[in-house]
Amino acid sequence: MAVTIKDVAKVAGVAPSTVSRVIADHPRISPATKKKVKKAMKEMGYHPNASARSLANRSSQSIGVVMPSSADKSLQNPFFPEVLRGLSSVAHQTDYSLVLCTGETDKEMLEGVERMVYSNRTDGIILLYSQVDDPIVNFLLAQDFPFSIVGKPSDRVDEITHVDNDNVRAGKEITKHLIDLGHECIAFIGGSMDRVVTMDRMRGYQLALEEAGLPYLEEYRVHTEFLKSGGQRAVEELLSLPEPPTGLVVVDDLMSIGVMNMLEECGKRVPEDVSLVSFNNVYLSELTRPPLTTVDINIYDLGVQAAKGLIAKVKDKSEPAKRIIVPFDIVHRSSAKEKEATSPSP
Amino acid sequence: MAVTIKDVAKVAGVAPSTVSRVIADHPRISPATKKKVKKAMKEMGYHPNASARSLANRSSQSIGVVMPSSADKSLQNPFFPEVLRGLSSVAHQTDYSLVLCTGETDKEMLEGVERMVYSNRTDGIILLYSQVDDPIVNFLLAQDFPFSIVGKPSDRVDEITHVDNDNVRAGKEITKHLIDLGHECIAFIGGSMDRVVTMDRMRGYQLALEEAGLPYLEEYRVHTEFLKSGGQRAVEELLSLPEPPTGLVVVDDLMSIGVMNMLEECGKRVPEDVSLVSFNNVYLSELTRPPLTTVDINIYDLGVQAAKGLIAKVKDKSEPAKRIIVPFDIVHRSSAKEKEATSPSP
DNA sequence: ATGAAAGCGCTAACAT
DNA sequence: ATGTTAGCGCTTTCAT
Repeated sequence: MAVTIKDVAKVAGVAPSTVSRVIADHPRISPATKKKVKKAMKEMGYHPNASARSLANRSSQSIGVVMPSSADKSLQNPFFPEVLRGLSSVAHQTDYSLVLCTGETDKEMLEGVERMVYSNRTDGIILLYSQVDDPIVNFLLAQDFPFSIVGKPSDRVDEITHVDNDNVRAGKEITKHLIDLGHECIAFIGGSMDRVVTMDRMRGYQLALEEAGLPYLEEYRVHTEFLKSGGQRAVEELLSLPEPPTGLVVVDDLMSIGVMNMLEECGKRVPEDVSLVSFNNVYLSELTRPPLTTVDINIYDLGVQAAKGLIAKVKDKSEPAKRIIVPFDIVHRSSAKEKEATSPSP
Repeated sequence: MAVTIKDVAKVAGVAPSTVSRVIADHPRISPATKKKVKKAMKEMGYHPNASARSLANRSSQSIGVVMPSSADKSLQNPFFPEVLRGLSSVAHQTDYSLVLCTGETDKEMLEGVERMVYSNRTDGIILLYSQVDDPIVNFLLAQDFPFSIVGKPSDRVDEITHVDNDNVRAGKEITKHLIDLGHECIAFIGGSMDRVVTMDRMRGYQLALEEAGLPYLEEYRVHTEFLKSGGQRAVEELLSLPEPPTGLVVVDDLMSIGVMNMLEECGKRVPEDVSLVSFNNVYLSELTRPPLTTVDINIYDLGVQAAKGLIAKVKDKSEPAKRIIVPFDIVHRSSAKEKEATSPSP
C-alpha cells in the first residue's frame, strides 16, 4: 500500500485537510506548517493518487487526443508525431496527461470518444483532423463537452475553438509563386474532398489563378489518396491531357513524394519539366530529390496552440470559442523553378 | 450531476452492489435482475465513472506509452504511428486507454514516467524504443512496475518482457542477399550506437560477411543520425574510400531516403552503381525512387504483441517475463540488383 | 490558520 | 442471489 495523505498528516502532526491544502498550494497556510508538511511528504515519498483527486475534484487533468481513423493511411504522416510534440510540450508544462484515441473504423473512433467523455476520463478533447459532417464533432457539441480542433471545422466555425493556418491564403500564395515563375498551366492535386484542409488550399489555388487571369479548369484538379496507386493515377491523368500542366500544387508533402516518383517514371523531371510545390514542410521534404519548395505550416505550433486553447476552455467553461491562426511561411527549395521557354509554336 | 450507480439501483429496485455486479458481469446474478438493471442503466444513460472505479479497484485500465525523446528526430519516423495502431487495436478490444508520454529531453521523459507510476495513472508501461542504460528502465525495474519494451532490452534481457524481431538474423539475411547478388564491398550505415536495434542488425551484417569469407572492415561502418547532414557525411566518407562499397545495408528506411539522395548528388545511381537494402518497410519505402528492398519487420504486430504481453503481465503480476519474437520477411523491390561486372583490372 | 467530517462514485467483503 | 457497509485517497465545506 502506498503512502497516503493520512500517513503524511500523522507524521507531520497535522490534519489530512492541511496536507491537502499544502498540495494545492492554498494561500491561507502558515509557512511553518507548509514546510513541515513538505518535509514529511518528501521523507515518506508521498505522491498524490490521481484517481482519488479526480474523483474528489471531478477533473481528470488529462486531455484526449483523437487521431484520424487508421484505416486512413494518412495516419502515417509525420504531421502527427509533430503535433503530438506540441501538445505534449504544453501538457507537460501544465501537468496534463494525454490520452490517445485511434481506431480502425469511424465507429471505433466514436466509441472511443464516447467512452472518454462518459467515463469522465478526460477534461477535454483535441481533434487532429477535420472533415465534413463528423459524428464525433456532433457528439461533442451535443454533450457540450470542451474540445478543440487542429484544422478548421466544416461547420459552426465560430462555436468551435480551433487552431488552423490560413490555408486559403497559403494556397493562394504558393500558387502565385508558381505563377510568378512563369507557369500558366497549373494543376492541383489534393486528398479527399471532405477534408476541410484540401478544400481551403484548393480555394486559394483558385483565387490565385483568377487573380492572374488564368482559367480554373476542372481537368486540372485531381483528388486522390496519397498512396502510390493514387498518385500514379493522378499523374497519368494529368500528363495525358492535351495541354499537360507545367506546375503542380500538391496538398501534402508526402503526396508529393508519390507524385514525383510517378513523374520520373513518366520521364518528366522536377523541376526542369514540371515544377512542384506543396504543403507542411515535414522533415522529409528536404530529403527528397529534389528537396521540396513547400509551405511550412508550423505543425508544432499548431499543437501548442490547440493544447493551450483547450486547456483555457477546460479551466473556464465560459471561455468563448476562439479561432487561432498560426502563421505559415514558404520555404524555397528546389522543386520549383522558372518555366523553361517553350519551343515556339509552329 | 451525472447519474450514478445509486440512482440506477434505486430505479431498478436493487442495491448498488448489485448494479456493480452487473457492470462487472459477475457470475452469481440472476438473469432477471441483470436484465432489469441493464434496462435501467440504458434508460437513465448511465456510464460508470472511471476515477471512482480506479480508486476502488486500484487499477486504472490504462497503459502508458513512452516514445523516444522528441529531441531525437526519429520520433517523426512513421514507425511510431504504426506501432501505435497495433497498441490501439488491442487497447480498444480490451478496454484499456493509452496514455502518451513524450518529452523534449531525457529528464522530461523520466519525469513523465515517474508521474505516471507514482500517481497510479497507469497499470503498466510500454517503451517504444530501447537504448543502453536507460534511466527509465532502471526506474521501472526498481519500482517493480509492469512494463514491456518494443525492441530488445540492453540488459537483463530475461527479466524484461519485450517484443522484438530477430534483428541479428534479419541483418544477416538482408546482407546475405547483397552477397548473393555478387557484392563484396558492403558497407553498413546505422544510427546511434547505443540503440540496441542498430547493434543487432550490425551484428547480423558482420555474421553474413564472415560466413561468406568477406572482411568486416571498420571503415565500412558508419553511424549517424538519419537527418540530411548525417546521411550526407556518411555517404561522402564511404565514397571517398579507396575501394568504395557497391552495396549498402542501411538500418532504417527513412535513413535510406537521405542516403539515396546523397548518392544521387554524388553521381551514383541506385541500384546500377550501388545497391541498397534497409529495414522496416514503412509505407514510404515503396514511394521512393527506386522503391526499397527492405526487411518488413511487421511493425503493427510488434505493437499488438507488446500490448498483449503487457496486459497479461498487468493482470497477473506473477506472469514471467517473456521474449516475443515477431517474424520478418524480406520485401524485394528495386533498390538492390546484381553487381555489374567490374571492368577488368589492368 | 487549522481540524473534523462528509462526501466524490464505485467495489468488495461480509452477511443473509 | 442480493443487500449492507466499510472503505479507496482526496477535497471541501463548516467550525473553531
